[in-house]
Amino acid sequence: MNTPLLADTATPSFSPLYQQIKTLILQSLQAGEWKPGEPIPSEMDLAARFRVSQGTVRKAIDELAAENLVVRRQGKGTFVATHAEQHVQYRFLKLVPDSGDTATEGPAERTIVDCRRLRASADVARALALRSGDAVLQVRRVLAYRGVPTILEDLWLPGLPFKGLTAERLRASRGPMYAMFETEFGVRMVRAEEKIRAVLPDTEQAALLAVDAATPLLSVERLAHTYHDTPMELRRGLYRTDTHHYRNELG
Amino acid sequence: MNTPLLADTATPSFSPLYQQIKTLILQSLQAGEWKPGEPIPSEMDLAARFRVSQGTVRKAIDELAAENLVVRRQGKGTFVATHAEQHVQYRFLKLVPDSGDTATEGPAERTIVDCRRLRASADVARALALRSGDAVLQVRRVLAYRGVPTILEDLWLPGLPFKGLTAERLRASRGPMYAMFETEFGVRMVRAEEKIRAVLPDTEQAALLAVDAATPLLSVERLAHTYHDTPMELRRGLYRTDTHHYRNELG
DNA sequence: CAGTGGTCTAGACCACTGG
DNA sequence: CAGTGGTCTAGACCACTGC
Repeated sequence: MNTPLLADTATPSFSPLYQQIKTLILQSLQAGEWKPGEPIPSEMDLAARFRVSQGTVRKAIDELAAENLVVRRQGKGTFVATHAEQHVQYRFLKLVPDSGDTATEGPAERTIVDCRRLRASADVARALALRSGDAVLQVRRVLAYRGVPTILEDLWLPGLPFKGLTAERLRASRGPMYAMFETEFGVRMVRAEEKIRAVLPDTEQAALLAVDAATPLLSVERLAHTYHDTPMELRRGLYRTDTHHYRNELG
Repeated sequence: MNTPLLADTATPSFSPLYQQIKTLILQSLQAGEWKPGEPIPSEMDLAARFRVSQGTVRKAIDELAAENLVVRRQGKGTFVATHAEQHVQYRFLKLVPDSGDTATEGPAERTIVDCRRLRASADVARALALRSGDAVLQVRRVLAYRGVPTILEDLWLPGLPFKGLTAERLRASRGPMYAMFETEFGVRMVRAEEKIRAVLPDTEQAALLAVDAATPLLSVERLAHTYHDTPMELRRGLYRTDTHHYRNELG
């Protein structure tokens, strides 16, 4: 029963069974066989489908759950993870108020400053694995807490997957931007990496954040990926850190 | 066989067997029954000792490995994790050169600027769970790469566990500071959390980092814990981010 | 109640390490 | 070769959810 299930594909031929199962489930997720928020088949069903024991499916799903691609709920089932209906509003945003009291602060007030189509610069093209000159969407927005502008974000999206995205639709959408990307464009952000620096704002940035040009700000450059490590969004945030800080856990 | 093993302790009485096993192993780690770098007993041995199946021990160790408390090596055994002999030199340091080429950069040149005993300020006492006025050690050092001072660190340690630590011993030790804490003081740092801000240096800090007072720097305030979430070190780093950046992965 | 994920077991075999 | 962790199975039972 240990003959590779994927012998006919380009898979490196020999890996544990549960890894192969994991890959198969991942392909179904990626292909949209089950939509975000929906349940995937039960462990027994999957075991039957792949002709392996429940324990093997279990280990595959364990890893997917550890990578936040899937959420287990005892007694109910296993569900495709989603950026919506997730108790943590912004899963990738690590900026928290100094008080630590993220509850009383309330949701961020969002303002779309700009949204335009343009051709990718060399930098943006490289980050998003496009060719220089390909169409990209550029968005600039401000997030404010209790009326205080705190975050200025510039973000770049590849033009093709996000065809039809406009400032109107951004303004119209409720909830996290990544949730809208899922429902409207079928793009699910799965993983991201950030490069953080301390910088000074230019005059326009300073004005949008209501600080003077000598105020040091956190520059957070994020590259977000969808399945298969495909880069899908480049985002550069400027964070005010006089009332908030970037919180990180080291294991 | 599902009667709680820890019925006579203050444990909340009902948790899965493997959680109880995990707790027991953790207690042995904490008590120093096996030292950092040494192997713990084999899964079979532990299964026999605790009168459970190998699979149950396995799940317990899996979690300890996921928390980096222990390292599995196939064919050899399971070893107590250590900050020394770990291919990653500084496990908690997330600052990397912009080139990404951490290899060619070489090890940091370390300079102990200051090391003194004093009484804990209110802030330090709160962070380290001491009483205000208790003895603490304060250390200031600079890390340079290729001769360029890049990191200025102030750190505070509780006086009792680190009795006998002096500038001499700091200067004499090779390798990561956390490795020396293990071998010399039996204190193993297990977990940490960081609060990151953008700040401007005061004149002394600017001088030590060879930058002018208008250069924005990354302020990284780290609280490091040993077993049982006991805070053991407060560290405040000032990072130059003109040639390096703080790198973070978001899952 | 049936169906789900969660725990536990016992035993078989594989893959890797070192003497 | 014996000993270690790693995989896989089959089956039992538990804990939680919802009808």
